[in-house]
Amino acid sequence: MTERTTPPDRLTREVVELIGEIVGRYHQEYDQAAAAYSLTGAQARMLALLAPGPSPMRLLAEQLKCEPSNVTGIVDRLESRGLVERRPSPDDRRVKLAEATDEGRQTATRLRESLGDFAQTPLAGLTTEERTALRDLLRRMLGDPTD
Amino acid sequence: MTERTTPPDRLTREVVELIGEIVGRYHQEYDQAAAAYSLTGAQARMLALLAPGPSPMRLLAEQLKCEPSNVTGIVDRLESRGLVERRPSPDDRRVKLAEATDEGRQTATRLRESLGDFAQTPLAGLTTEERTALRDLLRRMLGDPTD
DNA sequence: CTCGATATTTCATGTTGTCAACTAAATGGT
DNA sequence: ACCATTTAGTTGACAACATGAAATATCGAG
Repeated sequence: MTERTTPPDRLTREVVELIGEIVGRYHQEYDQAAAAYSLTGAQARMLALLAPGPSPMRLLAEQLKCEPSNVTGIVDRLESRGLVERRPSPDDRRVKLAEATDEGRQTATRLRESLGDFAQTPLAGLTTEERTALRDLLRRMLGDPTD
Repeated sequence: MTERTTPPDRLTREVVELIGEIVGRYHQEYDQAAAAYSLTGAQARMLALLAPGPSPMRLLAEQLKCEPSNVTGIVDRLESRGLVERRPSPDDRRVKLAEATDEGRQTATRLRESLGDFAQTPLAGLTTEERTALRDLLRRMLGDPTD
């Protein structure tokens, strides 16, 4: 079964296809969970980034892999709903820190729990051992040093 | 990070988090590959759907999980570039079939190969056995009856 | 102090997405 | 055959997202 000269790609291609399917379902669930709080996917992602603590706009752009000018708009919308606030950085007067309000943090927490529900549907069929195996494989795939 | 009796399922949560990371990278690679052909992610996805053969608009909307009116716009843009054409269905005069042109199919093929490159970066660290294990786990997770 | 780099915003523009309203065509019951 | 109901696709209005260029303010090095 370990033939090295098997078609170079068939297996890999199938894994990629399956991952594509996972990506689709993940989005579906994520956007749906966000919509339950009248948030878009991007807003929910932003709120999740801000849950641990304040962060400069520039860093948020890097984490979301988008242009800083885009972050401005997303934070604007969250701010106008009272979920996020801006405040200047004490260290550098150029940077502004975005910070989740209490309500924003609560929303982020509930969102995270909703996403936990997501996990149960697709992961329901897996035993604990299988989940462990899956976790280890995903870790290795991502180059996680948690080995 | 505390050693407390973590609520229900610490393992599941970690798997979800890892999947989130995979989703992020998948998008990054996909959009980048699409951009190499001056396509957006949605346009590339549409082209991939049309590569096997023509399809009615309605079906495309279902596969992309979006409103039919959205499909109209995406196909419009692809059509204006000569990558896709519309043609009436012989069976039902209400339906229009979207079909990739020769150039569209070529682009789709090249895009697929680019995505194969994606596979190699994250999957490079996995042996054939591990990939097989991963494939089986993902299949089961998705409820695939391919057992 | 001046010069170049950095952080953020604003503006213009294009794509994606939803929803409601519309046309055209199929379908089903009487 | 007739009419009501569905169904497929488009259109128009509108919001969110995304990029790029230009503007402003600040930092940091020389």
